Amino acid sequence: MAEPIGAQRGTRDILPPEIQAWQLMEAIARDAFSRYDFAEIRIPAFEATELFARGIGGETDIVGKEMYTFTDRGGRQISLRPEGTAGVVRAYLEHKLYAGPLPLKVWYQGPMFRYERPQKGRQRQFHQIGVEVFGSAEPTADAEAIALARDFYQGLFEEISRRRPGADLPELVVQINTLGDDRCRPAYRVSLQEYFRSHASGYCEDCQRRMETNPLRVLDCKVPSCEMLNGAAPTLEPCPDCQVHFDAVRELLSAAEVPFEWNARLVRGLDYYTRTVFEIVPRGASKFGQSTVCAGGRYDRLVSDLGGPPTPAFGWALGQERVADLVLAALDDTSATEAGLPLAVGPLAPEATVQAFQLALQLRRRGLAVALLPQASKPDKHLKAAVRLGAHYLALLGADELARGEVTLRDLHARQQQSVAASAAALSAAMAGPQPAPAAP
RNA sequence: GCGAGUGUAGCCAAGUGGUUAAGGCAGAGGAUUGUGGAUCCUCCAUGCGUGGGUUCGACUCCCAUCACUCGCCCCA
Repeated sequence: MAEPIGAQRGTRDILPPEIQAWQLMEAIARDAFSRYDFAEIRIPAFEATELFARGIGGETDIVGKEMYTFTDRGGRQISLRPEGTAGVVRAYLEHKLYAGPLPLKVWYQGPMFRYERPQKGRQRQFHQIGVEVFGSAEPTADAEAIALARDFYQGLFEEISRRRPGADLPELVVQINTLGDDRCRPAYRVSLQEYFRSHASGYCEDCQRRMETNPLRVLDCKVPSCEMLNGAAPTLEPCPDCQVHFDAVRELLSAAEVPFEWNARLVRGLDYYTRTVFEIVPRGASKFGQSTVCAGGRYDRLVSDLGGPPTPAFGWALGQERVADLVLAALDDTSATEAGLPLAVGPLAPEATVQAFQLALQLRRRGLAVALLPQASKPDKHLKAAVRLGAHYLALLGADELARGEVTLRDLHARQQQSVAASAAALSAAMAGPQPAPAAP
């Protein structure tokens, strides 16, 4: 026998019991998007490597060492997308969507790829849901998008609680910060670097490297000694415009009743962010593990950096695996399925299989969900099977029934059964308002 | 890329140098000629991730390798 081939490292199959968590989150996300007037966009899973290098930043780890990059048969440099924003911006420019009504608000969902060591909350192929807003520099765009993310989680958690009262759900915290813009960030970078260099010996090795390559990231270090030094690090002095913008975003969030915390040390790993950045994290879990459950911010330079007209923009993304973990933990892994199967149909004798098959299909064509027990078997086997499938009714079709042109319709909940004419219409009617007869011996 | 842990059946596992690799769950068949998750009986690893080595003898000790898990880096 040939060796079976397993899934590739960092990839996984999402099997039927788990998929309900995904369908739930996607349904609730779609609902939130439509209420916030975001349209779906679908873009390719691979792009020119150059797009990501220019968009995300050539110095970032994502581009430097985590991309799935290859040369295709035509000699093109191709990369599997490590995130969604660059591709959406590319589509925005390619189809000249900036010529249409602005702001343009879109959302996407799909697989992303990063060559990393897999661990909790991180896969090589993972899935994101994200949004982008193009063409609005207004603080309302920031606040609207953040409120959307929070409403999504609010709605998701409400639905989980409805399905499983008392479900164990984490408290989610919105953290926001401003990174300034071209006018105020360079000076901040310099003053940060000066501070770090003068305290360099107290920082961990990674931070000593980061303070030269990406000083803002030092603020995000979780090493206790670094955190202590960071407490005294200079904070951004926003230019007047950035200050006004940040104040307005916070005011709007308050007006929207979105609780948030200002975290002056919050930074992001991608180069393109300006002004507002935010993260949603479960309270108490932010110190360890991959717990961030939504992150994004404003990127006012990216569109022009990628060759488009100057276009302010805002976006975020959430990792679906991380959300699915939350959902499944809250539902406690029990497949808390909604409304089970209405009917199973099973032949009791080989000569009844065609009729049973036909009946099942006729009922399905009438709009009923029906499980067909494929092989003729004894009643007790069918009963067991039907119960296991979660069926409400079981229609049994054997030699006796065949002779009379009837089926035995058993109500598995009431443990009662009756004879019904062997037609889809009669069965539907009997299930809609059955007149139960006493159970057979 | 670095560090740690774990690999025995579909799942959970006992076994820590000695003969035939416990047990439970799930599954299959039967007791039961057409009526429910019960009970009882039977079946279900020529093999302990893979490849070497040590030994009279290896699931057990050693080395390598692979996979998974967790952490670091980084990120959703």
